Amino acid sequence: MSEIPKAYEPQAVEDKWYQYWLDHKCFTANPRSPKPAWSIVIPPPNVTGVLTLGHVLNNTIQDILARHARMNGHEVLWLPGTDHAGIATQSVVEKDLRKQGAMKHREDLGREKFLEKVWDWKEKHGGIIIQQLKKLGASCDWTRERFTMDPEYSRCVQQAFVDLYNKGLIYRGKRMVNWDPAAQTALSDEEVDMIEEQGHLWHFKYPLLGGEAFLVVATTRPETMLGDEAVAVHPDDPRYQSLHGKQVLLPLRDKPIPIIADPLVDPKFATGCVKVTPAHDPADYEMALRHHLPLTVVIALDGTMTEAAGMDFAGLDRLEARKAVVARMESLGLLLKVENYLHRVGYSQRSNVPIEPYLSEQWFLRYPAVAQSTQAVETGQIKFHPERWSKTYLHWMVNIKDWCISRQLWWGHRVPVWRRDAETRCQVDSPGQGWTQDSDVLDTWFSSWLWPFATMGWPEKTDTLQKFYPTTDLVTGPDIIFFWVARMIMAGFEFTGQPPFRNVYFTGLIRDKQGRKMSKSLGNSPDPLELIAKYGADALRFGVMRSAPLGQDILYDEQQVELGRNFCNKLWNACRFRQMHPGPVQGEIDPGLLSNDDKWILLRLDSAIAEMDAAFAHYKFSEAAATLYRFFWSEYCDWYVEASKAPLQGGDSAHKANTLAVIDFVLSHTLRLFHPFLPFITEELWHDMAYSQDMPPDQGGRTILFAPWPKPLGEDFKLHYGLSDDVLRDMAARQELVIEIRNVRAQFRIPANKKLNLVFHSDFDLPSDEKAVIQILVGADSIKHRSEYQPPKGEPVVYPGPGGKLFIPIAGLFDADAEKARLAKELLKIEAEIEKAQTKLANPDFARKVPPQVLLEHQQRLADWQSKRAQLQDALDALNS
RNA sequence: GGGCGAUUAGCGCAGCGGUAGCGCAGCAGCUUUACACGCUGUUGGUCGGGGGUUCGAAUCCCUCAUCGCCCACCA
Repeated sequence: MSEIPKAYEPQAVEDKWYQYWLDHKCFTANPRSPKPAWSIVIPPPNVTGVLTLGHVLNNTIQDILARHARMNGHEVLWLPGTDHAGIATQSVVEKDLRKQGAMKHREDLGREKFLEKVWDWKEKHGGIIIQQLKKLGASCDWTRERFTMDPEYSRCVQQAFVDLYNKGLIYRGKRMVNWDPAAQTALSDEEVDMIEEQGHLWHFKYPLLGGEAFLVVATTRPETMLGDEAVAVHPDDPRYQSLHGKQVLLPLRDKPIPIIADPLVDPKFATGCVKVTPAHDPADYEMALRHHLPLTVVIALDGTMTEAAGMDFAGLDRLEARKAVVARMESLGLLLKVENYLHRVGYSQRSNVPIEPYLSEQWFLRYPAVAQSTQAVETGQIKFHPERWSKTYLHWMVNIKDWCISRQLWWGHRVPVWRRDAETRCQVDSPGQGWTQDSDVLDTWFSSWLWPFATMGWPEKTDTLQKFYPTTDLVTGPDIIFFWVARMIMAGFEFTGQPPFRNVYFTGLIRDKQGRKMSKSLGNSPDPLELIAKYGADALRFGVMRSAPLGQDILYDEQQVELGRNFCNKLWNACRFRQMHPGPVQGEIDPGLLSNDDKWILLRLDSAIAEMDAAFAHYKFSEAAATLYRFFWSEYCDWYVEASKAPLQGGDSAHKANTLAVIDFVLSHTLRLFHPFLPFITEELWHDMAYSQDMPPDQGGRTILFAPWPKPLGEDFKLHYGLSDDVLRDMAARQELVIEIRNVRAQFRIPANKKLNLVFHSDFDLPSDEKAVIQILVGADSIKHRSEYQPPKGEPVVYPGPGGKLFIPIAGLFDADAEKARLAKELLKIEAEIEKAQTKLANPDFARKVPPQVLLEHQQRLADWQSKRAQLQDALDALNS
């Protein structure tokens, strides 16, 4: 039993317990359980993804919530799964196949063959992240693992499409969309990042038709001029009024194009003349519609120039074409000037190339249940944590625009629309022979937005759905508030009539020590699995949680994980300390035998429990972690364990047993408080310490997972065990005394191994158990009581309370001057405090306006400082006399 | 251009109306029989600047500055 290793070795423990939990089906949710339900769905990671620190943060929080709920007597469902991640996965596989030489373009393989390859790839590389989540300790119900391309899930997606189509919310339209020339698909607005970059503003001369004069237009994209169909000016711009309806000759194309007047033009920008390229700019497209201009497509889907751009440019990449156009214009003397110009360019989030506005036919969704979804967050039916994200959400909801849901990809859910000749049908299954299906697939998010209920068997009214939907919480990053959170809310209301979740916890972003985003290209993203191997999963969890305050980004530092490991080790050794003392486990606590130290630690435990509950209520996990750290390390280990050595080493057997009972009481509560954060080590110790033995099998007997979450001790308990605030006050005074003596030790360089023999000068003696504790805490062999004592001049003295002096005889080791200096320095500090307190109290308004409680506090504080000053002055006087 | 956040000890952060705190680092000492992944003591701060409200402000209000995110069709 006492054979526990000196340092905690997580590797030996973690896999064992995870397997144990799985074997005993601890994470499997029972929809027929009488317990109240608590549920959460995992934000499905990409099937092909690997675990990042972001996942660690996100999933640790979910696990903490789930484990906390379990201990609180809930039937918990944490539903895991993965996302097919359309573009991301398809491009990874394409790259892989090209590298192998299996194809140049996916067309070489054809749709069916290519999809086979993707599935192969998914079988081979998919699900790594699931294994990694298990290493982290995630208590997911793996029997319910889902994938967004599971056959049942796919049916849900298509069913949802058909439903919205039939309601008239999904339509096909020809629009300017964001085109990704690398992935060669349309994207939604949300998939485009506006990146600020240093570009140029080229000023070109367009000659007026039939004259020497010319107009100057400014552009950031010279290559598009090949498709210009007009030059626009503001209708009221006095400079150009006479030119309305005239024409310019488009250089390089030698094509006359009209000068149009349109209010969209800002006369104050550049020359007030804008070249209009209807096919390649959304604003220009709008103007073209108003002025019935033709659309000349000069950039093809793959980003190269078309024949319509002219034979000199056709086939060039758009960026090469830009250079070529500028060079040609310059050689023609039509380049007036080039300015540096800071502007924002839309980039595809996926391919990281500039997107091309492109007119094409796509499927669009007019969002359902918008009003209801907006209201749900406004009224608090769905709560955001931190609350401020609701503002971002509401702003987007108010300005919501139709969603382009079709993608020109192969990996994804096929649009359930069928055509035969001129006929079109929207339904899940093929209408029969001769019908061909729409070739587009749906945006990945069009499947993820159904995640909370599609994973539970919707549209069937399954047991799981009825018990666990709506879910309780959602934990995700604010970067997908539009992509996912908002859309899930709308889907929830539209398809189930209920909000998909009650609370949304938004995590921060994980950054490196320099505040940079974690990214593969920067190489600043550590591998969580390596960290787990090095420090243990619990250490990683604790380190990350300690530094992850609600709503703030997290600066990751490996030191935090190290700290987590050290903390686990501390916990380990504190339990080892208990193990080294033989005695019955969890004995009765006898109120009559409790020392002040015992009472104090019970009160501190009580506070810690209350603080944990408050932290959980507000989703403040870093505060919970800080509470655990402070309580266990600074209070239990630093003070209580040290003090307990007095009765354990020198007390009678009754006191010894009682002390062990208190230790067991505190530790058995502490392990439970720790469990959501440190699942593995707490389970190991729960069994090692045999705290499981007295519990019913399904409430902590078999595993700490179901041990009841500690409740505040309560008034009855405090009364019965004599836990009062006096104890806190007395203990604070004693701790101060101990620190003072240790301070003297340090001041005079008395090594810790040199035992002191203290002299208590007073007309009464201290209780012997109190003396024993003080001796242990300061490293003294004895405290002798003397009613008469003549100390050598300058012998250090401290004051253990009214009417007594505690001398620290260290003959030959101290000198009076040093002691004088020490006291003088101390006195200075106290004088400053007294000064502060007196100024405050001297203010006539203070006494008049302040609450009586606060007034009393200040007066008491002043009195304390003053008596301390008297003591110090006394000691100084003795030195000087 | 709009919105949101941050600014507290060398570094990373808590505190959000009543004595400025934690961790790391620093300094000094310690193989004290749970733990050197440890113990003890200790040095660092007019809480970004300026105004205001208040008996009292790191904490509430205004303003400025710096940094960072998000949203927005000025080419």
